[in-house]
Amino acid sequence: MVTLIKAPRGTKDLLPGEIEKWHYVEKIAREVSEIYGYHEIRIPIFEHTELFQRGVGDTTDIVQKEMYTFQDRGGRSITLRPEGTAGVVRAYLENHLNSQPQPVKLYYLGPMFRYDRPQAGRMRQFHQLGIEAFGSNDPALDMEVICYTYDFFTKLGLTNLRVMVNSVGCPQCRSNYGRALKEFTESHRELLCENCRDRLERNPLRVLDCKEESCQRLLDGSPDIHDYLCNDCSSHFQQVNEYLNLTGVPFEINKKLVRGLDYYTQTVFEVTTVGPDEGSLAGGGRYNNLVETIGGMSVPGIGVAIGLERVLIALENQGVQLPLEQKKIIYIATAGEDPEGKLAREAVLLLLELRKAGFAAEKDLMGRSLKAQMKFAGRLGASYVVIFGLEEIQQGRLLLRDMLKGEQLEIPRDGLVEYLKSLLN
RNA sequence: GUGGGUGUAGCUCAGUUGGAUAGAGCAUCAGGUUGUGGCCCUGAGGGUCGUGGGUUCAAGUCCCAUCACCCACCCCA
Repeated sequence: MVTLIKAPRGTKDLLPGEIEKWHYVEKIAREVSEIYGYHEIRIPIFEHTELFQRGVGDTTDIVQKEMYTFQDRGGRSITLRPEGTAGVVRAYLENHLNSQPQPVKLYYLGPMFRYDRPQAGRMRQFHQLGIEAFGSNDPALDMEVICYTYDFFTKLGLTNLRVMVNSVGCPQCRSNYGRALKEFTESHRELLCENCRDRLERNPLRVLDCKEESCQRLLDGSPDIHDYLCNDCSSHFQQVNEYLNLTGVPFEINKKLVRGLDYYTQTVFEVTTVGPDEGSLAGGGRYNNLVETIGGMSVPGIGVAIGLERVLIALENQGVQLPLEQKKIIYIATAGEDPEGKLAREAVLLLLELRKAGFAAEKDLMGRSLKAQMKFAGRLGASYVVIFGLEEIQQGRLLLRDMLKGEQLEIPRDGLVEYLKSLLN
């Protein structure tokens, strides 16, 4: 026997039974996006490696150790997208969307790839819903993106959400604050974890959300980033707060929220659940310099990425029953001997007729006995079974069995479609 | 990249101090006399015991290695 090839580590098949939930979540995603005025964009699943190096940032874990990078046959370095923003920014520039009325508001839905060790809620191929809005620095847009995220979750039925918001300022504020933070930790550097000592040099803000207890203890009484925001950043953040207060979204300000991607400026936010930990459900923020980094033109932007696997896990943990509806199935069964294949032909004709009329119809394809056909119809979850043999054909009638009630009645062959329509509407 | 746990049928698991053709339930398929599902009964198919080595007269069982999966850390969605 040939050895079985399995799906690569960190990937999995979504089978019937599970995929319906995805369809539902995707449906809500599209509905909410439409309500908020975001339009779908489909960008490539792979891009030039350099796009992510420049966009996501060379110092990030994503670029340093998590990218699926390979050479294509033309010798180009290609990377499977680890996130959506960089690609959307590229598409915005490449397609001159800056010449459209601003802001340009886009959403995407699809797989992302990161070379991580898989665990609960973390796959090498995972799926994100994301939105990006370009061309406006209005705090009301920050509010809108956060509100969109919260709305999406609540429409799905999630509760116990924690929405954390912060501002990391512009590069100027950040470098001032970074300096202050370095000074503050200078005297007890040895108390920081190894990782943080490194962070202090590369990206000082990241020290703030370190999970090491010793680091957190040291940070007690550390400088407040909000004291280092310039006037513009400070008032921007204040206005975001004011707008958010109008929305009813239960957010909290977390001064230590930093986020791992280099490109964020000013507003950053993250959504998690309060109870059992599925990891964060969504993260996002403003990136007023990213477009410039990628394309040389200064355009403000803001976005969010929502992890769909984690949303599904949270829904499961919270016992949310999704309203999955499935079409009622009509099964066609034949009874008795069929030496000339007449029953089989009649069954096919009926099948075609039912499907043409819009019903989900099935017939036996396994050459099963009537008993086995009934059993199969039961397993399919068929609502009705149409049964006939040669005798019924001759008399121009059929048996129609209601599988739920376990009752059946005789009806004229010609009236079947109309009768089923009256039953199912 | 680091640490922990688990690998026996499609699934969930038994398998004694090492001992003969490796079992059960569920699932699948077929039957339980003429043409009727769910319950019940009978039967069938399905396993290189993750893989490779070692110890032993004898390994599913003991030892080593390796791989895969799960979980956690880092980080993130």
